[in-house]
Amino acid sequence: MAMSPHTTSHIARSITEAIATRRLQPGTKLTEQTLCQQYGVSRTLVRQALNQLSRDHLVTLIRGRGAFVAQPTAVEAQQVFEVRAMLETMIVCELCSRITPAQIEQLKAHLKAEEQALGSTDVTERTRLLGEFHLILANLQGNGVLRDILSDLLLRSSLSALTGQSTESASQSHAEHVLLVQALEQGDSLTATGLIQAHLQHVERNLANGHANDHPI
Amino acid sequence: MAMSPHTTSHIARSITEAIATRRLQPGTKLTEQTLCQQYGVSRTLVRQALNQLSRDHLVTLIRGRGAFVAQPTAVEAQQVFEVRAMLETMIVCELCSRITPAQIEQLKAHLKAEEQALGSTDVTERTRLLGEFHLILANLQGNGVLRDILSDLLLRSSLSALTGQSTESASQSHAEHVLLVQALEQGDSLTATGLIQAHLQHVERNLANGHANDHPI
DNA sequence: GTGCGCCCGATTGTATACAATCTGTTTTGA
DNA sequence: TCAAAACAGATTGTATACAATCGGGCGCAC
Repeated sequence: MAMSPHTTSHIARSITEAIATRRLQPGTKLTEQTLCQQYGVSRTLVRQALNQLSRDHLVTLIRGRGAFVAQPTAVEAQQVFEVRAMLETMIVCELCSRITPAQIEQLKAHLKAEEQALGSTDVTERTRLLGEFHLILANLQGNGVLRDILSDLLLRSSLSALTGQSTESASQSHAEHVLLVQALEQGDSLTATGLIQAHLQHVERNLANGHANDHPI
Repeated sequence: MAMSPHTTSHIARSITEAIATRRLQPGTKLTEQTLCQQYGVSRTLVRQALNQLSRDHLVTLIRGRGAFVAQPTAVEAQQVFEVRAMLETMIVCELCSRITPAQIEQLKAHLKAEEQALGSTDVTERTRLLGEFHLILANLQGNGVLRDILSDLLLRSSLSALTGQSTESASQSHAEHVLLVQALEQGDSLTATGLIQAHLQHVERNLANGHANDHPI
């Protein structure tokens, strides 16, 4: 588990991934000493990483108590999805008039990967791919600032998901991704924006449900 | 200059304000030792603050070299404004159908403050008020996540402004704010969204101009 | 038996000490 | 004279030491 290069950001990424893949569940206490041993570094670097994660809203720092994996409230989760809807609607809208055939191919390649993951038992990989789809859209739009913000929001979305998992909703997400790419290919901005908004609503609704699911898409 | 409570965030806020008000110009080296003396704390807290600012894109950390006030490229500045346009357009659009008379009054009170500041010689206060207008809009919309993101983008906008100042463009900004509030009051979403987009374009254009101005609105 | 208060171990918060790296200058050799 | 290497000072990166704070458990009083 001990690594060397650029340690602070490495630790932060490692914990981020653990949170995104639900190995670390919301509310978990992150004791500094424990992390020090796990990563083989001093508390200085661990604290730097925790501070970074705190600014990403993935970790909550309580003065004198320590660091905990964030537990977003229902309101905050809803707000995250509202902002995502705003930004992704705009992205999709712009892409409709700008997207190139090569970019369409890139999306289709990703859809193929999603489809494969749906069949496999690797829930983590499936979840990752379904989320990455949205990042690809942001990347295609070309605005780095926007991509970074959306990347943050995606991670926070995954935090809002409760435990459990539903293969059903995962395949629904994939199906909606397919439809969206079709609309993009046809340059049908009205359909595309409607689809992305409906898609995000579905995901949000699945998260809100008590039984919930695991894919933060 | 030495303060006590919640030292890290206090230092970060203090530096943030210095950057926003252009007391610290882009590219300025922020030497840790110097800040330690200014705030009367050890390097630990100063470094925490610099890390926070780095995540806000207000400070650039170069390994082994130190911290510098960020110098956004023209591309980055343009991207920041593009995202602002997306979010603020959505905010204004929603406000048109939701805004209450009390909220209209709050906006008008702010406009009055802007008008006073236009006459005074306090450029800093004028700049602050013109920027705050946009934050008030975000607050009225009610989404805290959105407000935080926009707050970040506003600060980054102010960083993109080059040196110099223009009373003229400040008064133009104010005039556009007035028109926007009128459209909001009438619930005219088409006019309102058009106005906010034009307004942001004007501000961006002013920043892009070589002589530029000082108000990051 | 229960509630309040105090004490102790553990954990975090801050400061300092030490190691590594960079910049600018000087020196040395061709 | 110029260039390149090496040294010196300063600055940052990391680790450790010390101080403050929190939570839990025990004991005491009621």
